[in-house]
Amino acid sequence: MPPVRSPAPDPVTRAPVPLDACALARAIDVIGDAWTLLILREALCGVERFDAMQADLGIPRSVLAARLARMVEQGLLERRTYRDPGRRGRPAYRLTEKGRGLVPALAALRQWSRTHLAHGPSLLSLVDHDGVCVETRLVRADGQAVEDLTAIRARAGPPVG
Amino acid sequence: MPPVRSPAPDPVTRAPVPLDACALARAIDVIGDAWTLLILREALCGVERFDAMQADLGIPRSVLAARLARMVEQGLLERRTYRDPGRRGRPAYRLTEKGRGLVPALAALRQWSRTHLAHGPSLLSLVDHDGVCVETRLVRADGQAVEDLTAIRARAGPPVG
DNA sequence: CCATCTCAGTTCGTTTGTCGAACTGAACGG
DNA sequence: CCGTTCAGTTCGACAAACGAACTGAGATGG
Repeated sequence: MPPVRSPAPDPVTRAPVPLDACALARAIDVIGDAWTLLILREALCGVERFDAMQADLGIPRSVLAARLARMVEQGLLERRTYRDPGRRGRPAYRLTEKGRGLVPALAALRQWSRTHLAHGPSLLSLVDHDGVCVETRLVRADGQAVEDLTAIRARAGPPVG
Repeated sequence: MPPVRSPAPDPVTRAPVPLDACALARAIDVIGDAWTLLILREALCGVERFDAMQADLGIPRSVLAARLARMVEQGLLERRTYRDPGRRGRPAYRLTEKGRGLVPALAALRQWSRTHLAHGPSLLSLVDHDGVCVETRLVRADGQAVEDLTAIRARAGPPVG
């Protein structure tokens, strides 16, 4: 049978939780910026060099320098020095474990784009080590898959049962 | 046994896919903005009114008006007219199905924040209709759970096997 | 030794967007 | 009428983004 459409989610006059007590808000503070997200995309593609990112994204060099510095400071990227044989040592920006932790969010975003934006091709996939595509699933704490997104709501209170 | 740490993901000189052929990039174009994401948070909390959002977020009224208009235009929110008994009719902004489709991405972001940002409380949860918390899982196309994020990589080519 | 190439940043003037406080205007109640 | 409520708009000060040109360090070659 089709999932029961929840009734009217009753409106609320104000949000139940201030921004500084909200994990989601703190995450938005870090990644709530188009260039930052696009740089993460570059890093996921294995692009590590300043000039390559600049050319791929068409980002102003000054902005890229600022973003990279901030992302290193925040621990999303690490700046190591890479040396091509017979070439000068150059900085290489790599995803840290913390940066890689954003993969599920990026995967979910990509899926959303494919189902709800749909225009244009989608030539980039996120794959596991052996080339198998990965995707996100929304599940309840009890393990059941969530089938009806309209029932989802944000509520005050730390994760309980 | 512990997951095998993948070797060095070989660096790449340039991204394999241009921005306009990338679903992720198109999504970033829509939600790659801190205010937009915070407004989605408000909507998920059930906040529908201009003044309430403005007060919750501390966003400049001019910016809020512009963002709401854009989000309605993009189909993330719908602007219906709500009338309190004995009060004037006022616009109410509600998540559309398209907007709700972003819940998995927001859930993933929140999870990331809790595991990698960690400072401060996290008083907001995403719950199903009966109050059970929801979260995202990263799985492979073959259904297997992904245990090692370091193995994930972005690759050219539409989703295959 | 000097010129040249490569590539990661910086500098700087212009343009665009954000900020925030004040204002507008439409609907209701008294 | 007049005051209140609330969704926007207006506007000046400020900050950030933009983009083109420049700097500087290390490697190569004549």
